[in-house]
Order: sequence, then C-alpha cells, then structure tokens
Amino acid sequence: MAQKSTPAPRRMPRQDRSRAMVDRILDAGQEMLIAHGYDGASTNRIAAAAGISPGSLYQYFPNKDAIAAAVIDRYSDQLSARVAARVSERLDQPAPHYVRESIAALLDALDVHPDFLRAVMEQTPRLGSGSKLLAFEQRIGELTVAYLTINKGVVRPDATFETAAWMLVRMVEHLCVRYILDQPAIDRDTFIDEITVMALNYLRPWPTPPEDCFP
Amino acid sequence: MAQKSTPAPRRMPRQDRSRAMVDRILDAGQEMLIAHGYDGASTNRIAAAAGISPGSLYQYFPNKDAIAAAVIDRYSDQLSARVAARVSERLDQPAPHYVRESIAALLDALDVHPDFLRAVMEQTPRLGSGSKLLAFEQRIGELTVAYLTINKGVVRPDATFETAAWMLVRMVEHLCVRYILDQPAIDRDTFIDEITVMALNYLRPWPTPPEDCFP
Amino acid sequence: MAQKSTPAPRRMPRQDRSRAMVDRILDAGQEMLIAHGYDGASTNRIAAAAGISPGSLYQYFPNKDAIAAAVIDRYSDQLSARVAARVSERLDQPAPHYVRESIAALLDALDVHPDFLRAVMEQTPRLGSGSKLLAFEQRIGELTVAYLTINKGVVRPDATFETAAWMLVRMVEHLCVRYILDQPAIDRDTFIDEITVMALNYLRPWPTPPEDCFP
Amino acid sequence: MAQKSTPAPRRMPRQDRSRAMVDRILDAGQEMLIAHGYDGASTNRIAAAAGISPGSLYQYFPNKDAIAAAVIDRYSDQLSARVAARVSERLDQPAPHYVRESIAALLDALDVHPDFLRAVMEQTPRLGSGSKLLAFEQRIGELTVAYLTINKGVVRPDATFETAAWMLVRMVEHLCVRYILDQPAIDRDTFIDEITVMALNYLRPWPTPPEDCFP
DNA sequence: CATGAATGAGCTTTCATTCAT
DNA sequence: CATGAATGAAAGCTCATTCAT
Repeated sequence: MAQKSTPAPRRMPRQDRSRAMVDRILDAGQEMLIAHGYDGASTNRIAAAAGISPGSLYQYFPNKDAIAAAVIDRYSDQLSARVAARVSERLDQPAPHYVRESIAALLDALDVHPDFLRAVMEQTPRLGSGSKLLAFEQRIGELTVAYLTINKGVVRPDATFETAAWMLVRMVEHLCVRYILDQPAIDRDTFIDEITVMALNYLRPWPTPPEDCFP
Repeated sequence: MAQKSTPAPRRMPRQDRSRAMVDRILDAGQEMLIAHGYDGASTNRIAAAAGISPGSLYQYFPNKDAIAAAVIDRYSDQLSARVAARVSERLDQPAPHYVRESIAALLDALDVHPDFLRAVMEQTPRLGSGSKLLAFEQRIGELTVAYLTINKGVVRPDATFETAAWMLVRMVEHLCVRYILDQPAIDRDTFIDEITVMALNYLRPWPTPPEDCFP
Repeated sequence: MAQKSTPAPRRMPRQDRSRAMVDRILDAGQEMLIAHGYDGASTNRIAAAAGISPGSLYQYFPNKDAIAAAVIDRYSDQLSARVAARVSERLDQPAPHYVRESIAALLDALDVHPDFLRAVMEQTPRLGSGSKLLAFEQRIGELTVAYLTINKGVVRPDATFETAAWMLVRMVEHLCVRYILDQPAIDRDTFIDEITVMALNYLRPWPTPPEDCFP
Repeated sequence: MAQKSTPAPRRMPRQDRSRAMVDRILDAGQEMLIAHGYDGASTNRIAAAAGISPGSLYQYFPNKDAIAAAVIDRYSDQLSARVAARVSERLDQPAPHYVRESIAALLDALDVHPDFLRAVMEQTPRLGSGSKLLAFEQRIGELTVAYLTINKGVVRPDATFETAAWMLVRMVEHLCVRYILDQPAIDRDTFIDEITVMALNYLRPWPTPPEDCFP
C-alpha cells in the first residue's frame, strides 16, 4: 500500500561494496607481499595494484600493518576452511586413516599458495600477536586434545594430552610448511606417511619392553 | 730489536684489527636487531652502537643485509659450537641418552639468547639463502644419518635414512625454538623427555608381531 | 488552511534550518579549534562533531578557512554584544567610572571562553582581513573618538582624537587579552585599576604650571 | 717543538661549516615563512630554498617546528641586539629622552623586516613556549623594573614596579607591532611621541587634585 | 682507511575537496 | 540537499648509501 520505505535494493549495497573493496585491497596486498616482501609492499604499491588511490586504503585499514595482518588472517581462514572441509568428510574413518588424511589435507591446503606461504613465513615480521594463525594452531590443538581424549585407549598412559597436542600440532605444521618451502627430495606420499608415523608412534603404547621377550 | 722507523710493534696486525672491527659491528648489529627488530636496526644505529662512522660499515660489509646475515651466521656458529661441545662429550653414552642429551644441548644453546632468537625468527626476513643456519641443519642432518646408519639395528627397516634425518632435524629444531619463544606450560624436563620420545619412537621398529613372542 | 500536499507545516522553514545548521557547524568548528588548534581542526573532524557528512560542510561554506573565519566572526559578535550590553547600562556614570567599567566589561567578556581566545590568538592564522574582529576594534575606536569629543575638556589639548583612540583601543584590548592568556601575578581589580589609569592618564592635561596656583 | 697536535686549520672547520649551514637553513626558513606562511613553509620547500636536500635539514634540526622556532629565535636575538645597541648609547640621557629613544629603537628594529614580523605574528602558531621572544619580553621587563627603581622619585608612590613593568612592556611592544603591521594614518614621530606620553604619564605622580587649586 | 655530511628516492599517512548516488 | 567514498597531491620524515676530505 504505502510506498516501500526502503529504496530499491541496489546491485551493490554499501556493505557489499565495502566488502568487495576490502577484498580488492587484500588481493593487492597479497600480491605485493609475494612479489616484493613485506618491506617492499609499500602502501602506494598496494593501492596501485588495487586500482585505487593511496588515500582510499585508509578508509578500510588504519595502517599498513593492519593490511598485512588482514591478508594473513584471510589466508588463515582459507587454510582453516580448506582443512576443515576435508577433515569433516572423514570423521567416520578409522583413526590412522583420519590422521593421515588430516595431514594430507593440511599439506594440500598449504600448497595452494606456496609463494604466499613463503612470503609470510620468510619475509613478514610477526605483527600483532593476535593473528588468526595462532588461533588456527590453538583450534587444531584443541581438536587434537579432543581426539586424544576419545582415543585414550591407544595412547600411552603417561602422556599429558595438552603437552602432546602442543607438540604434535607444531611438529605437523612446521614439517608440512618446510616440506613445501624447501622441497626436499622426498616423495609426497612418503612424506605424508612419515609424518603420520611420527605422530602416531609418538603416543603409541609400546608393548612391554622387548627384553622381556627375549630373556 | 725493534725496528726504529715503526715506533712500536702493533699489537694488532691488519687482519686482526679488521677481524676485531667486524666483531664490534656484529655485536652492535645483534644488539640493534634485538632492541629494534630488522627494520629498526638502521645502519646508522649499528654504526653508532659500534662506535664507528656510518661510512666505515661499508668497509667491512657491502650493505645492510650482509651485516644481518653475518650476525645470524655468527650466531649459527655459536649454536653449532655449543651443541657440538656438549654432544661430543657423550659420544660413548647409550643411544637414547645420547639423543636426549643432544636435544637438551640444543635447547640450552637456543636459550642463551632467547631475545635474539626471537628477533631472528620473528623480525628478520630470510636473507641470502646461503645462511649458515641451513648449513647447521645440513650438518646435523648428516650426523643423524650417520647415527642412524650405525644404529640401524633398532630402526624400523622401511625407513630411508635421509628422509628420516630431514624430518627429525626439523622437528627437533622447530619444537625447541617454539618452546623457548612461546614458553608453553610444559616443564622443561618433561619437554625434553617428550621430544626425545617423539624422535626415538618415530623410527622404532614395531616389535615382531606379538604372536612371535608367545608362540 | 494548511495545504494538503505538505503533510504538516515544518517548524523550521528553509532559511531557519540553514541558519541552525550553520550554527551547529560553527559550534563544532569552535570546539575543534579549541581542542586541536587550527591545523588539527580538520574538516572531517568538524563535520563529525557537527553530526553531518564532510560533503555537507561545503553546502554552507566554500572551504575550511571560511569556517574558521565565521567562527571567529561569531565570537567577535558575541564579544561585541557582551561589552555593549554592559557599557550601555552605565552611560550616565561619570567618565572615569565609565572607562573603568568598559575595561572590566571587556575583560569579563574575553574571559568567557579563555581557551577559545587562546586558540584564536595563538593557533589560528589571520585569515581574510575582513574579519569582524577588526570591525570590533574599528567600532570601539569610533566610540572612543566620540567619548573624547564629548569630554574634550579634560583631554590635553594637543591630542588628535583619532590617533589617541587608535592607541587606546589597541592598548586596552591587547593588555586584557594578555592578562587572560598569560595570567600574570596581578590581582584582577588591580589590573583593571592600572589599565584604567594608563588610559586616563594618557590624555590627562598636565595641570597649568604650579606657579599659577601659588602666585 | 712537537708537531701541532691539531691539524692545520681548514678554511671552514667543522663547526663553522655547520654554523653556515644552519644559517642557510634559517634564511630559507625565514623566506618561506614570509612567502607561504607557516603551513605553506614545507620542509621540502625550505630545503630547496636552502639549496640542500630534504634529508639534510634533519641533520641540523629534529623537525619542522624546530626550524621555525630557531628562525624566530634568531629574529628575537637580532631584535634584542638592535635595540640594545641603540639604547646603550644613550644611557646618560635624561629619563624622558631615554624612554623615547628606547621606543624609537624598538620601532625601528621591528621595521627592519616588516614582512617577517607579519608572518610571525599572523601566520605562525605559538610553538614551544620557551621561545626567545618571551625571554626578550622578560628581559625588557626586568630592565624596566630596574629603571623604575632607580627613578622611583618621579613615579607615583602607589605603583607596584612589577605590575607596572608588565603593563608597560606589553603595551609598548604591541603598539609598535601593530603600528608597523597596520600602518595607521599616524605620523611616525607623532606615534613615538604618543606612546612615550602613554608610558610616562602612566606612572607620573600627578599633583594634588586640581580642585584644591581652584576652590 | 676513517669520517660523517650529504644525498634523494621513497616511505606512511593526512586531508581539503569533489561528485555519483 | 545530504551523503560519504574516493581522490591525489603533498606533507613530514627516514635511511641505505656515497664520496670529498
């Protein structure tokens, strides 16, 4: 009856436009980080790569570091999502397969943008400690604790779950990262096998000492 | 005896003077890296901290990156030496003790300058890839291969030594670094125990099937 | 009576709305000038403080300087009004009392917004020379000329009224401003007494030589 | 006997070179302040006007404000010196002549760079309060107190010297400044006469009220 | 060899102003 | 009229590097 009080919906309402702009900036930031490293990724270059003026950057981010942090945060979210997507599909698989799959998922996720991974790991100073990368580690750690708690039957009884999770998460993460960045002469499947073994054996309850066996 | 034209024999011949100068610069560089991070460690600051003029830096190093690289190289050498010193004392110990000791040695060595470790790991871009840190990893890797070869009896037969060494070295190194930088709520001895377990179990041969034991 | 198409008579016709808007902007401008000085009083800040968009400022003022000028003009008008109000009440008082009161009125008027007075005097460049502050001086000057003309009997005969007025006005104004801004260790009443003396004595005729008195 | 330990004096030893450079910068800063006002006197412009690179400015001054402050300080010193030079020549003159001469000296000193005086007074925000301009006022104030103390015989007995000096100094200074900046239609000599009268009459001990004379 | 003043490109960031919506 | 995103020139300042002394 009365006219619509809200104007006709535009193709791009404010919030979407803003989100698109932020994304363009983050894309540009990521590009520049890859191409020039953190120091070389000047705000002017980022603005140019995003096709906007230098001043416009500052309508979306308070300073350069915030851009870099947001780029890394977005990357963390992508990592997180990619890993979660694949892992959640195999929740029903037996434990060792599940572990192997998780590691494979992480490795593949990291391998989507190896050049950016390198830029982040080797060129970018650790900015505000509240990055989502740490949250990612944290979250994986908690999942690991949960996993260990559920499977406590196959874990050696003297292990502290928190400690074990802390070690496992960082071990797996770092080896996967280094595998991609350093490209050692190790076959991909072999590598995944080995890292799976390292993870599983770490907490494996070993049978009573062999010397009992051969007295 | 002393020649007449030269007033007195210099305590420091050219090469030694030069070496001493380089060391002062490296000390200054290390200080500035710790105090201000890579970006904040300007050549002017380094020169001032070394008590020389900015121009003189370039008599000893071609550019800023070379200074940082040299600082890190020297640190790698110190690490290397500290670890080697302690490890070589226990060459005769039984394998598990030896491994544990090596890990403890590394952890202690990294803990000598935790602030510099943080500066290098979190603030300093990876410079020329020829750093001695990689050489350190390389060397430890070779030692590990040797160790595995010697102890091949207690290693699961399907393992490739090179692969295993690559994984072990990076795992141990990274976990030790993160332990120092992140200070997780894990007791130091416990941590060393756990990392030792992870290393040893990784290659531990799954005992011949239990049914062999109880025929 | 009321037309049908317009839902209800607006309380505020166009011109009044506009005037109200201008006042809000001037309030905001004054605030920002006080809080941040001229350079720190950015148009964005003023717009925000006025609760409008940056673009809307330019509906009412052609540029930033015009805002500052208008703020100062309004202040001049307020000063003017405050002084005039008090002075006009005492037009019947004897001359010295009248002068004293005028000075006191000015001092009080300046002391209503000492922080803004400081911002204007110490932080704000002199903008377009047509400011009302000069008009204020001009007007007071004319009043002074009139006053002198009326009281020419007690003024030394060699004085040019225009010159005397020019000097008196600037002297009184500046000393009052400095008194407020610098807060010297002078009692307020004493200060007013002194400035009154300075003004009155300036034009006081040197009495006919004493020897005329005692013949 | 022994060789001179200090090397042969160069045409321009370090300190002199430095002083010359500082002077060039101050000249350039003064020019730019005059030509473009404080806001328009950018560091780049100053550097260009001084014929040096922008970076070189910062070897002599920590920031833009320091340059402006130094320019004003130097000007204050020049003012101070010019006034002092002329005043000290007439120390033996009778009081009223001495006062008149001092005022004339100040007026002439201010009139040497009227454009810069305008730039300072109308365009430049008050920077660090410790400027030499205030010291100049302070110093003149103290001299005035001394003068009044010496001549206390011809000063009305109820005057506080500190208060009187505060008022006199600011009155004289401001009127002279305004005279130069506003160029009122007042003859220079007349102006000096008037200001002298204002100063002298302010403290003049007036004879017993005239009404005693004509009962 | 040592010096340190000088360089100058380039950095991050601001802000008065405009204009499509 | 109001909006506020976008602009882009320009600001203040830094710093790795050079070179005349």
